[in-house]
Amino acid sequence: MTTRARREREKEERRQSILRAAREVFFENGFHRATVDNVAERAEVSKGTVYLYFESKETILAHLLLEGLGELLGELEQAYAADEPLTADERLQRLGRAYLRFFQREPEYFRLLMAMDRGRFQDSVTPEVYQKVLSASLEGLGWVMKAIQQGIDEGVFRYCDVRQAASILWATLNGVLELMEHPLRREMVGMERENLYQAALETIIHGLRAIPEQQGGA
Amino acid sequence: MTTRARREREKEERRQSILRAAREVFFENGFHRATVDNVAERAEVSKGTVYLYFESKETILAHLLLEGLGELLGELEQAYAADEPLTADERLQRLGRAYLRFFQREPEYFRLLMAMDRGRFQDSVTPEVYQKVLSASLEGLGWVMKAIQQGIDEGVFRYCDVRQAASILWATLNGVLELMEHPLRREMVGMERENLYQAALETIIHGLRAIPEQQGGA
Amino acid sequence: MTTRARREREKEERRQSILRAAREVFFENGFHRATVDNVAERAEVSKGTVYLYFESKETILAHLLLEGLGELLGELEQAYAADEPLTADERLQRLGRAYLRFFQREPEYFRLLMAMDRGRFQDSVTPEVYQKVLSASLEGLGWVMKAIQQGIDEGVFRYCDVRQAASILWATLNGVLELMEHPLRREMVGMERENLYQAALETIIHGLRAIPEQQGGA
Amino acid sequence: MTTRARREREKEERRQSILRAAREVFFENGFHRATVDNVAERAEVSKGTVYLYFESKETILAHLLLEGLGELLGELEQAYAADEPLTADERLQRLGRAYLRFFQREPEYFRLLMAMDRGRFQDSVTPEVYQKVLSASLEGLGWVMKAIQQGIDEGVFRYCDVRQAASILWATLNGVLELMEHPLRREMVGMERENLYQAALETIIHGLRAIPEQQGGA
DNA sequence: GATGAATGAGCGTTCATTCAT
DNA sequence: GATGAATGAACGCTCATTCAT
Repeated sequence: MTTRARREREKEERRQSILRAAREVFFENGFHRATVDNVAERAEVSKGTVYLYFESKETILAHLLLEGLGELLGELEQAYAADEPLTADERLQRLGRAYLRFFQREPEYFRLLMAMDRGRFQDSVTPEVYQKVLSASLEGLGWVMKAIQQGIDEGVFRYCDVRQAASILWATLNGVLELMEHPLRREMVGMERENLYQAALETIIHGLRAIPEQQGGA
Repeated sequence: MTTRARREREKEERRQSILRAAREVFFENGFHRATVDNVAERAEVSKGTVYLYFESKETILAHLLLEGLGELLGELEQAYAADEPLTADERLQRLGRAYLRFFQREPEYFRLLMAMDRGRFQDSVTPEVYQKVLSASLEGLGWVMKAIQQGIDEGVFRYCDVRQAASILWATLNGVLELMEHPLRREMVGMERENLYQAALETIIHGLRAIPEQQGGA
Repeated sequence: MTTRARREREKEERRQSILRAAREVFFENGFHRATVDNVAERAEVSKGTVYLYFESKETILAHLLLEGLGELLGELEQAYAADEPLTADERLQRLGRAYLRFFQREPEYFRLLMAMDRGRFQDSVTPEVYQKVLSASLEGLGWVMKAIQQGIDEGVFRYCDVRQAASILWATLNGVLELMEHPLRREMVGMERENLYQAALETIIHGLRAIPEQQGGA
Repeated sequence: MTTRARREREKEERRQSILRAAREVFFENGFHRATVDNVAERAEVSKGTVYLYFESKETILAHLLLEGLGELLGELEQAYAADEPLTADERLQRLGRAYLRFFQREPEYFRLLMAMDRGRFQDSVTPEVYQKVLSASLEGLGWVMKAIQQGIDEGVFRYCDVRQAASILWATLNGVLELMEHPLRREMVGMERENLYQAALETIIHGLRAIPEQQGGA
């Protein structure tokens, strides 16, 4: 029956429209300042309808995050793989740049990811949804780990705990992005976000490198 | 006039007592959950009095942060200086460990520092106070820059933009601390905060090193 | 037409199934906490359908009550009648015990009956339905009246207004049941509900007795 | 200082005015239908002010109840004691009539007392307040117990568990009052509340009487 | 200077009921 | 007849801030 199909489609559209509205108001005011009323108003539905599609404010955030992470994941995957073969170094560079590009395009996702508060969020979201958010993050980390492993295998990176190294890279890039969020901190650092980001990426990669003189001997 | 002096002193004491109370309640319950009532009660003054000394809840936080940063700065200074002469590497290690120790001792400062960035903190605080917070950060950054400069001068670190390098180190350590705040992200990373922190610190320092064979080179 | 008959039957079945579902959810969660959604879900129909068969949540309750009263009435009738002839005293004892047994078996009916009196129940139900609930009560009262009348006729009860006496008995038993609903009032009274109930029943019956020496007169 | 005293007085007045407003709206709409907004509006204060004086809606109810019970208790005490010596029978009559008079004057207290829901209320009120409500009830029961004990001591009432007997009387009178709340049930019973009440009281007292012929022997 | 009573907008969430399909 | 998506008013409670005294 066409009716059923159309219904389904309309429902999905409505859901998307609520999500779109939520993205707008969460991005404009920050998650904490935004109210469910704002979201409903923006989506041009009643507040009750919002709760028909999402069980809580936090759940909306989670789905927004999930959506964003899905996108990011796709881009990381593309960055990792390439038509021609790539060195580990190149792969990390590409992954790092993809990460940066994503946050340049959707700078608010980062804030939202951070707003994903310690206690509160976890408690107010289905464990399943929470798990999804985390496993998406984990998948992202996975690409970085693969690239680092490749570097170790090829002898260009020194032997190390791969997960640890990937976590450090991740933490570093996050740290830079967050640091450079504040205009005044940016001023303090005295350079463009992109430049610091690139330099940080290179510093980490450099830090992962095998120490050449050991190869070249005394 | 002695009266005036005593007045001044009493005023300052009152102010400190409010600040002390605020630290306690903000640390115990987190900034968002704590109320101005809690602070007033703990300080044994009326709520109105709190507003006599601080223009808003956020301002109290800002002064707390300022105070905390002052402490941190002192510890960084001590870490930098030492009785015996230190290598650049050692200095960075000491600075990094001091930073970690500070947040281990006062883990809430970190959270508060982060809370500052969320909820429109900037808008609710005088530019002057905000400036102070930032210049304190800048001073902290200064110690790291000095150590890196020393390393470059002594030839153990490769030549680079010192401010940039210090910023990267700072961003990295922050990134690690924040990453490891989430219990489940911690689980994802699969190791202790302290270990990742130390590893990150070493990776950065390693990344700053001059490439040895160039010295041994032709 | 057979079709019409089947239609009728199906309609009645659906109605019953909604009523059955409502009993379950009202009993499980209490009337106030239960939602029409719960009822619909349990009955495996849509919420709209529930409103097709009953005009409001209160109406459902009214019909449930009616049903329950019907059951109770049957049990009172059985208690009244017996294979062997019974004294008035025995009949009242049996009626009283049947009443208790009913509420022990379906303690929620009592609560629901009481809930009926609170929240403006009267306003949200057709006078007709309300009338039915009341006339069922009246019928129950009838059995008690018959037993008391028998007692008077047989000279064991003193002459009195039969309806009045029955109402008193009814009020007393309700009063005990309601009193003993509150755990802490129960504690205050310091005995089991069943014991107080039985004692109240006996006190009333005792109170109805003819004063023997007047018959034996000096 | 007069200021302090006036402040205290004004505070108490405000508290009373909120209580008065609450009584009105709780009585008009029933506790469940009444909202804290209604109370605030009626008292001509802001909602926040209501919460300044009472910690929850239930607490307001509790204080209303306490107030009412206090009044009732005073009247029961007066009813019990009298200038001339009284028989046990007279005392019970007087207590019963005082109870009735109270609810005739403040018929809504009864509804409120009943609204004091099973679970909810207990959970949302300080144990201390709850205890007070209960101990007030207990005190009321005490007067009835004393009168019954007197009757037993004087040989006019048969020997029985005094607390039990008092509870039965209490339950009965409550049962009558509640029964006669509904106009239609009243119609069903076919007499005035006062008459049924009086008859019930006498029936219970009669039921407590010692059986005379046992005294008069065979 | 200090008090603390008063404010009132704001919040996330619920649910009986309606009505277009 | 049946559906179920949509509604929107309602609710108890909080708390940063103000201001008369």
